[in-house]
Amino acid sequence: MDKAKKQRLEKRGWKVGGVDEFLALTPDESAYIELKLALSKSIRQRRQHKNLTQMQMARLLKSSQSRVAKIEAGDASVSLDLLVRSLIILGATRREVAHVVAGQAR
Amino acid sequence: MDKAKKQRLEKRGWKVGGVDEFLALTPDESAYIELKLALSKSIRQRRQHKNLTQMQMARLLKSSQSRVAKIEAGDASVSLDLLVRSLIILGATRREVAHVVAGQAR
DNA sequence: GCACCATATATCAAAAATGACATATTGTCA
DNA sequence: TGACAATATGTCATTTTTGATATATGGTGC
Repeated sequence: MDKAKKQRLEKRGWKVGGVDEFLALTPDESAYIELKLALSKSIRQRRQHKNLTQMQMARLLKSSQSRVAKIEAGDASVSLDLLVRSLIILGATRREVAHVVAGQAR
Repeated sequence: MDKAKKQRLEKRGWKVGGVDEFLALTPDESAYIELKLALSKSIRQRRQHKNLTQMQMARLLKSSQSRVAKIEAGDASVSLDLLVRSLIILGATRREVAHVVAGQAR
């Protein structure tokens, strides 16, 4: 992982580096975070494609605009649960969610 | 949803039926729960295939045997986060996780 | 029967995630 | 410029999820 990427992650609240401060994420941690970021990106795309504001999407999700903003910003405080529920609420089928999870998705 | 299935879900702690007691889950809720159950099932398979006890898997996950049991029992108190992290820790790639998410998986 | 091990279930204090809210920033149109 | 809508960021009390622990249940070999 390069330095710029590390800083981008830390900006979003991710703790990058485990026991040893210099060491990066384990492959498992890394896969997990990248999965979340992929979902996050896909959510913004879907929302915009449906011409919804964050406010409108928040109502569908029974959440708040600020949380939707955090979802789309890839904030570390957002759970996989909320990410996946967001996609589903935006109309994604399990198949489509899977496509995003697989990673070659767009 | 038939009655037996409803009871099985409620046993696991799922709140089945929303505003109206007779009404079942919305399609979104249903998709979300079925996704979790699919992951749960896949986790048990993977763990057994690797000949790990729940205890051993708990150590990999930095969790406890009881939580692993709940993961595999499809308990409602288990998050999607933990389910996906479990699969990853058992060696699943994002592609493989996606296959489970897609639903025609095995 | 009784050890032994794996798994299941219950409970709970601590940690993480949540929605709500306030406020700041950004973009756009006149 | 200024008004406005959308989005971003920060904080926080409440809710949910967590690992840990204890204990119960189930299976297997003796």
